[in-house]
Amino acid sequence: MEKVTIRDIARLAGVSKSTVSLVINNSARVDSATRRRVLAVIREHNYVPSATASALAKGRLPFIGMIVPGLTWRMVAPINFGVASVIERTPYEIILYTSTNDRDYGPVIERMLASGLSAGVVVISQDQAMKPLLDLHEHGVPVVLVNTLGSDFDLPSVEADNYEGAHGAVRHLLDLGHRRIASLAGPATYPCCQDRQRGYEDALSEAGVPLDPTLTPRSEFEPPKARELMRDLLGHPDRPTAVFAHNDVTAYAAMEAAADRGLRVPEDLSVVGFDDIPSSAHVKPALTTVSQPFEEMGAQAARMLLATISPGAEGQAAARVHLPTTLIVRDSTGPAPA
Amino acid sequence: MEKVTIRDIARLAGVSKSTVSLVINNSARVDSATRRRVLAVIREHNYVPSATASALAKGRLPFIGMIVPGLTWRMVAPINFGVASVIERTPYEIILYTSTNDRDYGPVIERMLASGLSAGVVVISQDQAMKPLLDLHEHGVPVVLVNTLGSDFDLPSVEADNYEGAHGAVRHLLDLGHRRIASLAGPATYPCCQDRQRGYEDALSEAGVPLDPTLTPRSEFEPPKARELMRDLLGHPDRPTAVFAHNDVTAYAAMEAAADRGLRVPEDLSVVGFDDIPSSAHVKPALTTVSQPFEEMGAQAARMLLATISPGAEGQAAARVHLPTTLIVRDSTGPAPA
DNA sequence: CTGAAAGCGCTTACAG
DNA sequence: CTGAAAGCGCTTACAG
Repeated sequence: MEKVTIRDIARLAGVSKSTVSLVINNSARVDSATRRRVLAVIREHNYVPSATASALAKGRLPFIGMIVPGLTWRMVAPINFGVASVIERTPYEIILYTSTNDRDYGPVIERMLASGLSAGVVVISQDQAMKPLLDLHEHGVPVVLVNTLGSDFDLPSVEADNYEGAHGAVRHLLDLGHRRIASLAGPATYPCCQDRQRGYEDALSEAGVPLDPTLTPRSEFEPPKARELMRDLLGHPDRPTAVFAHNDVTAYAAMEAAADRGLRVPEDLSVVGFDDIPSSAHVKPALTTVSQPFEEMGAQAARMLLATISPGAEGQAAARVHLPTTLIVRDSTGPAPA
Repeated sequence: MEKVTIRDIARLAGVSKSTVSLVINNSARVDSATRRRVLAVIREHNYVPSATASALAKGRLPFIGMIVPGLTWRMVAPINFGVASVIERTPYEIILYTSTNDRDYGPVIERMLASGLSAGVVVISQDQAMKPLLDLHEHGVPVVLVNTLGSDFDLPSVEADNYEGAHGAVRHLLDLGHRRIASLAGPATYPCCQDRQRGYEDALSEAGVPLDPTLTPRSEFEPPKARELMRDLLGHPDRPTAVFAHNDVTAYAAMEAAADRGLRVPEDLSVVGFDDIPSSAHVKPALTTVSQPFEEMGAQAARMLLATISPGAEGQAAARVHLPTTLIVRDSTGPAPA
């Protein structure tokens, strides 16, 4: 099967290459009869313009990059999907890059720069050095971050409203009558965790519950550590009757700690998580948790990127967008014990 | 920042564009002093050859497509990752396409064909019409399938060894003393389910346990239906003491059915699943299940694709590769009740 | 409304 | 070992 080119179509339709090109690109200045004729020939011969040739001629790249973290992360699927759903309505294609936990963004960025293929990139962010990303940005490749964990940067980003999410979760616990509420926190350096912690503290304060620093152990999101910290906490005579875990996996650890102490969830200890990863509907008891709008976050990031790379829109401000969360009440929370 | 091209480098290094090109492409026939000089200039000016220009000139596309299904599928992340891990060691980039459950492959394939960008494509397969994929293949775009669900096709594919996996799972149950073992089967039209069912039957026969057709209800992988079927089965006086579920989600349903009947897992009913999706380590009791080597499956598919699109290798046979599974014994299986 | 021509940034025979 | 030239398949002023 010979490759059919614009020259073939031109010849077959009895017009010039220029005209065929104008038709392909929907230029208004083509006679409608001519256009129909050209389109007919195009269809008849299954002609497909070469994307590389047109990219070269136009000087515009039809690709946006997407950097996704490795296996560990349960939320990447829906974020991916959100990004894809908006990109697939545009002429852009997504080039997929993966970054693993154990290495720096460096190599991926190098590769992106080396191929020079991406008009922009959305990165599903991980706890890695942001520096290479800034380099990218400065090399003229706009980047937008999703679900930012890093802190020290000035890049557009979209994330869940961590403060409101946490606030609502703790409010839920307070409404159930809990007063001794622990906060099983993530790394203090993560802005998302800072926000979640503020949400926790403000909700407590607003309810007139005094803050007790011993009720905020930091597990750094390490399940074994979380389990141990929680087990300690549950050993105290004045133990908490509820815990707000800063992510679901940590919440699982809290439930295990309760089991270690022979405590029942939710009768003796209420547990609420954050993220709503898929397994949280399956654990026993099913986890009450704050659901992040991952798919919408991906879609929003894609939209922001498109807005900055579309011709005309120069150097937008580095907006940080916060999307609302939803509290999913399941079986791991209940009334405070009498 | 002006875009630096091969012409700039040539001028700066005092050589011709041809020579620069030869250096870039690691041709042997360049004087080593010249090569060093050129490389120095390249580095100094941060020169990056335009991928589109070189693709155009070479007539070879540096992309391989990857079609992944929508949100529903827990195994796509590791498969993705396996594909990416091998592709990232090649000059190819991955273009990501998504297909959702509720629609046909048709539109994605059209898009791929329209962009004409992919030198080949690996598709993480779903229960969809295979026809468009065959079209793709016939349009000269090689495709390899991962984790095939469809049946009626003749495309290279890689999947887990479903027969051996099932056989081993049932063998495990037999070793624990079980004789009344149910098989909670998926759709009879899926080749993977046929293989799993054969593995189940052969293991039983080999142990001299007569087959009882009533012990193989078909749930079509619908959890509510699986739960109901299982509940019925557990209502019989001669109820099974173990069940081999054809996937993990169905296994969860079986555990719920046991709970519905006031039966304990594993004391009264042993449950083994298939897939080992992430949540299976978290459910209570943790699920014994057959782990599929998803990452390796992705890697293998990528290798097969590369082999067929690499220059020279024409029209390989449509191989079907089966990769070994691993039985993960956790807490949902135990000795048969006395 | 349409065509001839130059150009996008590389690569690849072909000479030398 | 190196260079001049033609070509990959499009697009885009520029004329007409």
